[in-house]
Amino acid sequence: MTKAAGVRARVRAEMTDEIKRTARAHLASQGAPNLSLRAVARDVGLVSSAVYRYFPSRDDLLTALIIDAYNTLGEAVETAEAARDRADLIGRWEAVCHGVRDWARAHPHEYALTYGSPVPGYAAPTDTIEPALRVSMVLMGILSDGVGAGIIRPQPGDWLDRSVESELARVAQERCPGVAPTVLARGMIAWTELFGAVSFEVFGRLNSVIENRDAWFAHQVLAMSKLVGLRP
Amino acid sequence: MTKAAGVRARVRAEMTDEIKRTARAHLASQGAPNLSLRAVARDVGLVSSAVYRYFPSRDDLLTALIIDAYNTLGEAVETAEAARDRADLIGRWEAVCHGVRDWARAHPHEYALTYGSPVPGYAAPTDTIEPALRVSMVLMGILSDGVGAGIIRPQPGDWLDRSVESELARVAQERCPGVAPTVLARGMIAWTELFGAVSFEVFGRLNSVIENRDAWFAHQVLAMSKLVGLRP
DNA sequence: TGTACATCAGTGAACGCGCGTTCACTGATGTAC
DNA sequence: TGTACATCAGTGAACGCGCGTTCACTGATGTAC
Repeated sequence: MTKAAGVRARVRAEMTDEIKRTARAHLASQGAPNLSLRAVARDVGLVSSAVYRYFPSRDDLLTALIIDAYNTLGEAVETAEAARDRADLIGRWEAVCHGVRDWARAHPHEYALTYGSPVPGYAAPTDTIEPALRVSMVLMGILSDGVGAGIIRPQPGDWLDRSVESELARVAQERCPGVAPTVLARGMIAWTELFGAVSFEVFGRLNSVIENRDAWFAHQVLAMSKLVGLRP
Repeated sequence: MTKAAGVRARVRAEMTDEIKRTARAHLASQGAPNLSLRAVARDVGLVSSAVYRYFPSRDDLLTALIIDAYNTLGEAVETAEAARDRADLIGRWEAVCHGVRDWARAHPHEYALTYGSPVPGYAAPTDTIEPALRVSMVLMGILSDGVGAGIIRPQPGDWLDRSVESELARVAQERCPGVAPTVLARGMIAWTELFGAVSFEVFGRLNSVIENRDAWFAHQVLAMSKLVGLRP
C-alpha cells in the first residue's frame, strides 16, 4: 500500500467513524428502533445513498453500533478493574459492578441495545459474540484468582444438576480453568443479579420504590460479593 | 342503561377485545416497535380510521396491551401460587418464580414490552403501575408469611444504608407490614435476580452457554430461596 | 305504539411524512507505464 | 515526469412502501315524547 493509498484508506476510516459517531448520537437520543439511515446521512452531510459506500445496509450499521457498544462497555470495565490492586479481589469485583452500572447510566440506549429486548427481526451476527463476553471474562478472572488465592471455596451443601454441572465445567475449562462448577454457578447468579439490577434501574423499574440508587446498588454488590464467596 | 344500550355496549366491548386480541397477535409475531395500527385494522377487517372509535391513538392501544400483559402475568402467577398449601412457603416461592418464567417464555414479546427496554418516546401512564406490582405483591406476601411463621429471620450481619433502610421501611409498611427492611432487601435482590434470569433466557443471553435451561433456572430459584431465608 | 331526533360505528379519501434501497451519473483521486 | 486509465466517494432522482391521523360522510341503532 502506497502513501497515497494510505491517505484514501485513512479518509475512509474517518468517514466511517463519523457516520458511526453520528449514528451513536441518534441512538442515544431516539433509541434503536428509530435509528434512521437517512437521518444519520443528513446529519453527517451526506446524501442518503452515499452511506451505502460505508455500510451495505441499515442492519450492518446497527451491528457496528452493537459491537462498539460491547467494546466500550468492555473497555470501561476492564480499565476500572485493572486500576485495582490484583490482590484486592473485593475492590476488583466492585469496580466491575460499578463500571457496568456507570456505563449503562451514561449510555442507556446503548445499554438497551445490548442488554435489553432484542430488536425484532434483527439477528446478531457472530462477530458480536466475543465483544459481548468481555465483562464476563473479567468477572471470571476474579473468580479464578479468588479460587487460586484460597479465598473463594466451594460451599458445603452446594449441589448442581448433572447436566448443568457438565455445561459449567465446559465453560470453566475454556474460560477460567480451576474454577469449580458450583463456584462458577454462584458467579453466574451474581452476574445475572448485576445485570438485573442495572436493567431495573435504567429501565425505570425502581421509580417511586428506591430513590437512593447509589446506596441500593452498593448494597446489592455487597450481597453478591458475599454470595460468590469473596466475603464471609 | 336500557337493555338495548346494554347490547350496544356489549358489542363495543367485544370489538375492543377483538382489536386487542389481534394487536396482541401482531405483537407476538413482530414485537412492539413494529406494531402498526393500520395492520391491526386490516386484520380485524376494519378501515384504519375506524380503530380510532376504540383507541384514541396508537399509544393508547399500546398502553392497553401493556396493562393486559401485566394482568395476565399477574394472574398466572397468582393462580400458580394460590394452588400451593399456604404453609408450603418454599412451594409458593417456586410457583411464583416458575410462573414468571413460564409466562415469559410463552409470551416473549409481551415480556419484552413490560420488562425489556422501554419503547422510546412512549411514557407509560399511571394506570400501568398497579398491574405492574402484582408479582411483587405475591412475593412480598410470601415474605410476610415467612416472617410471621418465624421461618424467615433477619440475618445477623445484615446492614443497610440509612436512607435505603427508611425507603424499604416505607415500602414494607405499605405493602408487607412486619417485614424488616433487611429482609425486604433480600427479597428484592431475589426479585432482581429472578427477572435478570428470565431476561437472560428470553433475550438469548444464555445461547451457547447453558442449554439445560430448566435445570439452571431451578438452581437459581433454589439459591434465591436460600438467600431470602426460606431454606437454611 | 309511532315518529322525530340524537347517537355513534364504520367508510373512504386525503394529508403529509419518512423510510430503505437502487441506479446511472460525475468528477476527483490514485495507479501503471 | 507526464499521460491514459481505473478506482471509488458522492450525487440526485426515483421506486415503492407503510405509517398515524383527520375529516366530512352515511346509515344503522337507540332514545324521548
